[in-house]
Amino acid sequence: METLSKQQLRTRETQARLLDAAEEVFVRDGYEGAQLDEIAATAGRSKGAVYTHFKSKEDLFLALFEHRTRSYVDRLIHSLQKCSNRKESLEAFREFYVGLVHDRMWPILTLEFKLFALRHPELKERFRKAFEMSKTTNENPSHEQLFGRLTAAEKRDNDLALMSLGPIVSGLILESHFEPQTLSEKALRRILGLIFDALFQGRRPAPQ
Amino acid sequence: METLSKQQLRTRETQARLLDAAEEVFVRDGYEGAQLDEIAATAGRSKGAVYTHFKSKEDLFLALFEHRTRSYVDRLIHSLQKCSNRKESLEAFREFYVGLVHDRMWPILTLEFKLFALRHPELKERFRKAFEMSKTTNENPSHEQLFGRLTAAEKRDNDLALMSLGPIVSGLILESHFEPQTLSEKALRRILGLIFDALFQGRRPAPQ
Amino acid sequence: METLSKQQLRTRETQARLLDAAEEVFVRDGYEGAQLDEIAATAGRSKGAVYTHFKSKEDLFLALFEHRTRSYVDRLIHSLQKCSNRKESLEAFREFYVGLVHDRMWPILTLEFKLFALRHPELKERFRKAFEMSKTTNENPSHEQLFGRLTAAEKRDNDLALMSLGPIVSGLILESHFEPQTLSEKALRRILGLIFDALFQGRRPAPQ
Amino acid sequence: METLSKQQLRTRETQARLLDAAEEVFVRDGYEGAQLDEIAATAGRSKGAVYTHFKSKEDLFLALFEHRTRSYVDRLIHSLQKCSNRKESLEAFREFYVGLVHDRMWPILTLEFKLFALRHPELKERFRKAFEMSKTTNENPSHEQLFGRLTAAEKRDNDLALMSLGPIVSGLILESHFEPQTLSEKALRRILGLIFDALFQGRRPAPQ
DNA sequence: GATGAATGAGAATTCATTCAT
DNA sequence: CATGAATGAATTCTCATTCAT
Repeated sequence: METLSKQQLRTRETQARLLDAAEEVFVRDGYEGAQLDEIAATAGRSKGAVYTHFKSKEDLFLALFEHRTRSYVDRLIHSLQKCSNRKESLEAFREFYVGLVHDRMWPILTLEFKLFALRHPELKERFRKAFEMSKTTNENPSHEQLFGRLTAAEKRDNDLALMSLGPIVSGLILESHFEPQTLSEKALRRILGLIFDALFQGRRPAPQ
Repeated sequence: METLSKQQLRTRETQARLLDAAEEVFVRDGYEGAQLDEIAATAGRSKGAVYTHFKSKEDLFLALFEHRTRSYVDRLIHSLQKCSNRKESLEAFREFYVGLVHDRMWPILTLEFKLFALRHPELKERFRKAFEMSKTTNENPSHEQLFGRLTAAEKRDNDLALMSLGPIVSGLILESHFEPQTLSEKALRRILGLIFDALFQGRRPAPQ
Repeated sequence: METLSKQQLRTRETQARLLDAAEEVFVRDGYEGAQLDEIAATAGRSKGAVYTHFKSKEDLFLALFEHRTRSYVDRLIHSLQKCSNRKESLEAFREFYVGLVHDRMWPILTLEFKLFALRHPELKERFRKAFEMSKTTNENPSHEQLFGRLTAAEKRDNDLALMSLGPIVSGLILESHFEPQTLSEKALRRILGLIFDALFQGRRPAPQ
Repeated sequence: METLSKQQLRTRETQARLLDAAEEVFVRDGYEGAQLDEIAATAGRSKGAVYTHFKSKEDLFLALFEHRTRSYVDRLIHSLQKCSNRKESLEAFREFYVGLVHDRMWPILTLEFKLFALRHPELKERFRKAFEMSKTTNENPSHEQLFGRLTAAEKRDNDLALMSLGPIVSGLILESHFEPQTLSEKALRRILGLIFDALFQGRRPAPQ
């Protein structure tokens, strides 16, 4: 399909390395605390290389968020596509959210990102796009597949619930860093399952 | 009772002003983004005054967190003390958490704070003290008053739930800044209520 | 003679304490490195008290230098007055310089002071006065007593030698802090004696 | 031999400029009084460039001292190597010390440096290395060449004398700034010669 | 006289960004 | 594409000095 020259391969490689390094450093140190120097070094490149691929620190941060969002969305879509009925779909959806707790980086990055967004209203437009992306899935193709046809009120409740899951995961993951014993991955999965079921009550009658 | 000299009064006044200003600016701009200059100006004082009362930016941030934590803890204790039976206590407790959504600053500050804590392991000890403070209430005097005598397993579940409420509120409040329509205060109260009840299931049979 | 009120006594006491503290701190930390706060604390007073007695940090530094200079000059004059002939006088004079090595503070303060003077030409006038004070002794009343009547050329050589002794002591004392074994007080006395004799050659025929 | 890229050349150039500028400013204003800003400007570079080459103001100061020490040591070694007998060597050594008075900067920098060292015991190790460097010459290869085989006592006297010369020069140079007429370069050379001869008495019988 | 809260100019240092190589 | 020297705006923190008590 794609035939890439050596140059292009190197470019891809460098970008991927930079994004991975950026994730690591941004999560560890926060947006402000992260130094491009260190991201570059972690990626085995020099500071200048960052600027070959990204316009600025901000741009790198946004690109990272977009990239990771896309990954997660793709993963969700993929797993929903394998489902053949509503029950399976809902189960897959549930598992997707509950499974988020396995990634210690992404939910923290999400928090960091939203705090950043809060403080950079001038970038609102670009944020909206990224945020839309993640909602698209929930709403458009799969909404009906997941929840059937809903009344307006039910629809509103559903949206509310959908919007809440991510932030809840993020809050819990952050807290789990301070209480790793009590908030173990297992415990988090259980609590998230409980919450999921509470938010989509009627739609999952059979107990876990 | 307390007779304060003018000096002392001025000191108190300044500290209170600085804490208020710090809250405003730290929440708005984040820890790193906040400038002492601006905090001082917001408080109607000069940069130097901050250093008369706090050792550093970091110290101010910690002091602020401790101070606000104490306030919330006091408020909770106070409202629990007015309850005469378990049902009332649990209701008061529920209302406390659900009511947290009214404060747009504190949950954000909490997130900011925990991200900060994550990145400053050298301050672990001081953080622990502040975190302990908030847990004390949940655990010590009122735990039995609230939930009755529990088996070990129930106790564990309870702790898990207690630990989760704060972070969930924080996550939701943050998200609400991006979806103010859908995640209105009212909607948040409803969703939090649902979650509270799910986490303390058996213990609140009667619908709100 | 002098009858001092309690106020006046306190004033004297405070000034003396401040000067002692200043000497300690200025020598230890240098002019720029010294903090008024610490000088005040060392004197058992508060920062503000310094300003009651001295116009500024600079003024305190100058006052200290003048005060110590006066002390040394008085001491030298006093010891010269007890001499009844030229030989005794010269011996006393020699002992005065050689004896300077006993004071670890004063020669360092002198260096600090002259470096300061070098960098504050605007204070030249006040410095000159202090410097004059120390030279006065050498030149005016005692010069003849010490060295007899000299030719113009001898006079010039003498002045040169007189001017050199202090700085030599200072240089050596400073160095002795890094080589306390080799440059012991005893060793310094010996070397200074040698130098003194070399500089006032003819005038001290008998070997040490 | 050495082929340097333009980058490397620029680096060398910048470092040399910075060291020269640092010497000028540190001597003129003292360590504390010197501003990096001004050093950079004097070197025709920006503040930031200083930090590309030196870790801190302190580091620049130390590097400068080390660099200049090395220069002087090299110069002395070089001039000793040209001597073919003890008399010549001693004469060259004497001329080296007497000749120090020609440099108005270095002796002052030395004083500044030792005062700094006195006040930064935490850097003792690095200082020791620099100080060792200057002593190496005196002691190792040339000691015997210069002074012949000495008894232990003579050796001790010699070391004492060697250690004293530098500080004496520094003290005198400093003083000469206040008495430029009397302490002219010529006068200083004479007095230093006198002192040198007194300290290495027997070893230089013939008058200059 | 003495205190210490407040001021605010001043300085070192950091770090995103640029650009010649 | 990648490098890293250089830039310079930005920011925390220090500390001499003032002044109300």
